[in-house]
Order: sequence, then structure tokens, then C-alpha cells
Amino acid sequence: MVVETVAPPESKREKNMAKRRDTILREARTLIATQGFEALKIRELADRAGLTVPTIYNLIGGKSDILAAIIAELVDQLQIIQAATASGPVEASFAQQIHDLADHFATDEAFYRAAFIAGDRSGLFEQSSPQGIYARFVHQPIEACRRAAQEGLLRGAIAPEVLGPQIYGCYRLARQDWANGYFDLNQFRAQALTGIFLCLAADATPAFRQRLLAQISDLSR
Amino acid sequence: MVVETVAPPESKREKNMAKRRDTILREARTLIATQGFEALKIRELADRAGLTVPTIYNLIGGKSDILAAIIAELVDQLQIIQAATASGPVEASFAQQIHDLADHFATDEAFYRAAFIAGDRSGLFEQSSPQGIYARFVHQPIEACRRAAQEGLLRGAIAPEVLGPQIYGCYRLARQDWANGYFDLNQFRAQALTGIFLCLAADATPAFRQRLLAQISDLSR
DNA sequence: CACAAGATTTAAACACTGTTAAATTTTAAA
DNA sequence: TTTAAAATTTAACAGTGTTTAAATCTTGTG
Repeated sequence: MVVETVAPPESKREKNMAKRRDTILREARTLIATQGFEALKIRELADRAGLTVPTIYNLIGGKSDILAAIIAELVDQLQIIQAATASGPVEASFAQQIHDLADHFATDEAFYRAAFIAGDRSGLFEQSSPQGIYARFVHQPIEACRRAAQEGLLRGAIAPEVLGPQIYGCYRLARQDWANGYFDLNQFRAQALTGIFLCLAADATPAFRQRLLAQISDLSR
Repeated sequence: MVVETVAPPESKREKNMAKRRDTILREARTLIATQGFEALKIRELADRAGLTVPTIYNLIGGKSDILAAIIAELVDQLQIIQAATASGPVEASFAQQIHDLADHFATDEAFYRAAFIAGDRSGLFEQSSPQGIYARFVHQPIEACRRAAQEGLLRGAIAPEVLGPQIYGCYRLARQDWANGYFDLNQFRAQALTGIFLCLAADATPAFRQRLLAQISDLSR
């Protein structure tokens, strides 16, 4: 798919199409947010967007294409949050990131839950492709571990390539459990951070470890 | 639903029904194993079982009932494996359990992958119910942590109620990633055990921690 | 043994999906 | 304005899970 970025002609027709495309995706989002991922039905979507089914197929495509478009947006937002890493102690920047994510999810909790489930079902988060979403996101915790080792917080007895994915896994599991409705956003925060701090503590130098254990205790209260 | 356990009359009719029920479930399993979870279609299943669609509804029920029956069996098997805990050092019994599970999954990998995905989708693994599957299974790692603390392997700075669920989470995430086809059974073993050992190491006394870190190194080679 | 009552199985349809072919309308250019 | 291309619609197709009402079979009894 070629994405047009320079000097869009923006004829009346094309502007109209773009507007309709946006309408479709917006309605799809609200539909998912209000009634869940399974409730996204093409006819219903067409009704709400004020047009007919084949138009959707023409403008965007089938169901999977609609979901892909929505999830692509989601991934962009996540990447922005992840890129805005606070400088400071490792555990603080992890904590900030989890809180930023939770705050973001809270702005439209039902939608984000459904979107993550849809992403999982679409196999969008697979781990084998080096250019995939997973590879792009797991990179950061690995680097954070490397930095923490250089700063003397971690001993380095566990390779960053081992510790990083485990930390990312703690976040993923908490996110999934939240998305599946097993617990709420507050528990997501606590669960993710407990896991992350636990992973760090496994390789932490004594002082850092003390700090982490204290934080873990705080989280479970 | 009342389960009849004592002195089943076993009339000709009832024996026949039981046999057909078994046939249905067996065919459903092979269908899932050979073509995946999405390929379980009622008509196809009826054809393979040599009967018609409404009979399935009469004998077992709809699609969700069929899946529930299959998953109930799966859960029973898992519980048997979990119950057969080797005595010995904590990390060894965790390792044995993960290997037992992996070996069990290997006997019909496609089926177990599909079954776990179906279980997840059915919301069968939810965590709020104290009688639920999750609560039943998370109990064991919690107890294992408590024992390890008594034996002096863990310091006890992290409550078993915190550490246990994290350990169970490592297993769940690895299982999910395997079930979703993100990696194979060998990586499942490595991923689950790395996570578990990492969690233990966070609260381990020095000697035990050394042992765990050595095992983690072995796993990533 | 015959037979009626009751449970079981079947054929056929229903309601609802995602998707697409062909006809119609709208748009931009000649 | 005429005309050809593009976008939209009408209407259908093919495939789901599920259910209704009729036919069939099993069972205990006269």
C-alpha cells in the first residue's frame, strides 16, 4: 500500500472519501467501546455511518482491515507514550510509563480493552518478526536494563536480553488480564509494577534491591 | 447440572446416548487438533460423528457447551499434573512441573494450543471467583513460596500471596504465547522457567539465588 | 406379543454473519 | 453539454449457530 504524503490533490471527491473514511473509523471505535469487540458488525457500522455496506468495503475494506486501521492508531499512541521516557532512576521511569499507560487507557477504558483483545486475536503482536510490533516495543526495557547495569543498579548477572523481555512480559500479562476483564486499571498498575520490580530485584545490587522491595510492599497494600 | 455418579441405570438408550456423546467430543477434539479452534463447525462435527445437528444440541448443547466439555477435561488433566508435585528443592519441583506440562502438551500440541485459546476466549480463566479455575491453580505456587520461606530458601521479604501469583503469571504468559503460536514448546519451557526462577531470585537468600541465576543462564543458552 | 406413551432423532427452516456482482448514480474531464 | 471513469447502492450469495415441528425409535405395559 502506497501512502500519499506530498501535496494531496484533495479534489471534492477525495475530500469526501477521506471524511467518510474517518466517519467509518470513528463509528467503529464508538461501537467497539460501547458494545465490545464482538459487536462490530458491518451492517450496523454502515447504518451508523450513514452509508451502505459495500461502500465500507470500497473505502476501507473488510472487517479485518477496519480492525487493523484502528489498531494501527492504537500502536502509534502506545509508541508515543513509550518514547516519552522520564530520565531518572530505572524503577521510576518504568513506574511512570505504567502510570502513563493506565491514564491513557482510562480515557476510554472500554475501547482500549476491546482494541487490545482485537489486536491479540489478529495475531498482531507476534514475536518472530524483527520488524513486528513486539520487537519494536521489547527493545526499550532491554535498553533500560543495560543502562541500569551501567549505572551500577543491576549486577549484570542476568543478561539484558533475558531480563528485558521478562519485564515486558509482566506488562503484557497485566495488560491482557485487564483487557480480558479479570481486573480493573488499578490492579493493572499494581500487577504490572509488582512484576517489573520483582524482575529488577532478581539482579539488583543490595541498596537498589531494598528500594524495590519497599515499593513492592507499598503496591500490595 | 446434576452429575449422576451412583448406580447408573444404563438402559440401552442411555448407553447409546453416552456413546454418542463420547463420539461427538472425540470428533470435536480431532477437528480442533487438525484444523484449529475456528474450524469447529456444528455441521461438520455432525457429519463426522455420523449424526445430525439437532442431536448434538440434544446430547451436549451448543458450541459453547461443546467447548466447555472439552476444556473441563483439559482442566482435569492439568490438575492431575499439578497435583503430582515432586518433593525436593522448590526450583526443582517447579522445573519438573513445567516439563511435565510441556511433555503433556507435546502429545497433541495442536489440540492443546487450540484448547487453551478456546478457554481464554470463553473467559474460563477469570480471576475474581474464589472457586474458579484460576484460584484453584494459583494456590499451589503460593504454598510453594511459603514452604520455601520456611526452609530458608526465600527471605520472606515478599509475601507468598504476592510472589505466588507472579510465578503463576510467568507460566500463564509463556503458555499463552505458545498457544498463540508466538513460539514453540521448547521456548515455552525456557520462557516459563526463566520467569519463575527470576521471581524466586528476587526474594532468595544468597546461596539459593546463586543456584537460580546459574539455572537462568543455562536456560538462555 | 402388540402397542401406546414418551423420548430421541431428523428434515427443514430461521436469523444473522461477512462478502461480492451488477446496476445506478455521481463526479471530473473533453 | 457530453462522456467516460469512479463511487455508491440494490440485491443477492455463501456460510455460520440455532430452533421448530414432524417422523422415528425405545421402552414399559395390557
